[in-house]
Amino acid sequence: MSATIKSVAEYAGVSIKTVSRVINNEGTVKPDTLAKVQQAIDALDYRPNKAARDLAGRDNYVLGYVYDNPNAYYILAMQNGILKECRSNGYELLIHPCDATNPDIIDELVNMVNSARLAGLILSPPLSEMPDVLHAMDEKGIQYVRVLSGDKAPDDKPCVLVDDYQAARQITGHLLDQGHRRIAFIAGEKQHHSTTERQRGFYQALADHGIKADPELVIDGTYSFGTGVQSIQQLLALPEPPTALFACNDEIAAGALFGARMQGVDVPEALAIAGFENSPFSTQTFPPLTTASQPTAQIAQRATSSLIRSLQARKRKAENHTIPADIFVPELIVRESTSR
Amino acid sequence: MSATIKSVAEYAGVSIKTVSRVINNEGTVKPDTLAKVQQAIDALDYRPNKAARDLAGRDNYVLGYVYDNPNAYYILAMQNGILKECRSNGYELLIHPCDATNPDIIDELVNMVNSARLAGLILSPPLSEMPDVLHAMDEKGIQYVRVLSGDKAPDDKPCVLVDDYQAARQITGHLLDQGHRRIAFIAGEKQHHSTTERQRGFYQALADHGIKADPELVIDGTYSFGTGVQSIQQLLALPEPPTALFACNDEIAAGALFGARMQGVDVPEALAIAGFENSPFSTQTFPPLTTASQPTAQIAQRATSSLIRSLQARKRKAENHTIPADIFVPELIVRESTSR
DNA sequence: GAGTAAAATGACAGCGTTGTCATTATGGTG
DNA sequence: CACCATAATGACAACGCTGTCATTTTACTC
Repeated sequence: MSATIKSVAEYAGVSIKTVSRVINNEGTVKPDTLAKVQQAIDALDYRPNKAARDLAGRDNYVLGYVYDNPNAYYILAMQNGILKECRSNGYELLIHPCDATNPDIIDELVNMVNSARLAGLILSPPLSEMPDVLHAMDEKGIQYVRVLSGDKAPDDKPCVLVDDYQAARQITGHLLDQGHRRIAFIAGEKQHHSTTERQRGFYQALADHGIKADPELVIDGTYSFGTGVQSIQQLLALPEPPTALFACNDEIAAGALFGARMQGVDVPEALAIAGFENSPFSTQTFPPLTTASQPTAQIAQRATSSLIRSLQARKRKAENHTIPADIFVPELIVRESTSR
Repeated sequence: MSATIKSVAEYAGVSIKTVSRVINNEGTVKPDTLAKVQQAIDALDYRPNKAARDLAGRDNYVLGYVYDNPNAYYILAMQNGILKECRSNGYELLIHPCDATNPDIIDELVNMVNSARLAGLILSPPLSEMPDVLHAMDEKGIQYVRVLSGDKAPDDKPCVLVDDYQAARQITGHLLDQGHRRIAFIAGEKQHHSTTERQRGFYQALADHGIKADPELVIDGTYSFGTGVQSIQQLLALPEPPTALFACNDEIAAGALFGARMQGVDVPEALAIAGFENSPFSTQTFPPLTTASQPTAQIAQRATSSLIRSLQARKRKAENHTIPADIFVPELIVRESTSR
């Protein structure tokens, strides 16, 4: 059997409560007592029993990750990052796949949080961008951290920002630097802020170069291969087709690449294509895609760490403990699909 | 606050122990007592507190899913299936990504199972096929269920089989039916049984038609896009190149497709290509790939259900409660990449 | 060095459940 | 109908921890 708080206390010659104070970092333990206890913990390879902790304490050590996102790579990267941070802080993770378009989604989430007695929630897009969901969580007093697209935090709740705007501006800038002037844009779902932010960055980059975007070159779609195939056909049929394309993600870009090649349009000679996300996709096309890389696992880790710190702050009743939002700017990765 | 076993007992007019018996399906409760308790449970929307259960009982209600597999779609599908079954049985799931090539993998797993006090483990390839890992789990008395490639169970421990052999035979048969006689095969990692089983099926189908496989047409590789690209170049350079290809998975097939098109070889006219897995990949190539579809989520669900049943059987000390292995045969999906 | 406030530590109940064992109800027998 | 075996139920401790509050130790003051 594994060590319990009692055996650690005996070994260290203190009361169990003192051990409890040590493992909870309560900070009211004398340095040498602390050292003794730490030593006992190490010697006995003691790990707090989560069930007992959950039962006795008023808080739980379980976080939840709720997702609804068709992109398996993204989800898995998020999950791995969250898991890593959870492990190093003694938290557990409950995974909850769901369907954001389900009208009962809010009930479902509230129910889930209650029945699993979660300490906090990690929300990624699109859930992190649904005001109804956030509002319901606020109302129920459920703590959460959001990962979302933007360059400044919308409020003082913990969040991690991904600056899609800046990255999109860089990608478009790269296309402009290559001499392109007629640049097309294919958007993903408008409900995703990432779409609107990337589009904003696209427009801004054009404006930086004194170019007015041609509305014909901007197409709405979804984050799918099919959108890429269809949109590029439409674009290439234009009297004055674009010489470059910025697709809202790699999947669209891959579709566009395929569509272009099917029509005998050479990439990158006749048409440069850039994607976004640095998904495995982007290296498995011919030619490989220029894209922007977001360190998803790292983002997830940071988000989780913010949530945990905020949880602990609340536990210690520390008021005004606002955690500054982290901002990640996806990094431009230039590959052959945009080389001259 | 949510209902406890005590409030249910009071509401139903019985002792808490009787309620405990009901929620644990112990079967020694009179029908009308059971009905009363059930009604109380429903009325109060009672859900057992997992922490208390774990603490009081000798068993835990947490399963673990350990994975090491680069295929995000597969992992996520597995995970979703497991989760679904866990939820409907009141179990929780602990996710543990790991690296099967790590020499300390066994220590890592044993450690993980101990410190998380898991009830059982769900193992998918390649971990489910590593004798060392299985042996260590057996030694530690850790229950597990395996998902593995094969057509009969290697022992009487719970497992779910995926009959890659049969499916590969069907795919190859389909190619033969189209009149192909020179059919190439590109293998994945030999450590994965799925590779050897698929290869076995390939050979058998040829043998069924009285064809001897040409060793030149069989290439070893890994489950990757790159393998596909390289292998097809090698194959097409042969004095007598194949007219059809069966790739061990869709990723290889996609790579081969690309390689072929780059050399100006038309698919399916000059070369038919079939993959395996029915990954999103397979619909996003041009032309879409013929493949075999395995209902991964369903497989995972069945595996989880086997594990849970076996856990409960052991709890009731039911000897000889062997659960018959489920067998899934992936289904042939014919798309344009093999049409005449 | 006595007196006091603050810091450090400890004793003990209680969290919601299950396991053990005792008790009570039930049904079958002669 | 008394008697017994067995089925059904209940009382209560225990699981390993945290919260509350009491007690002890420390540090500082005059």
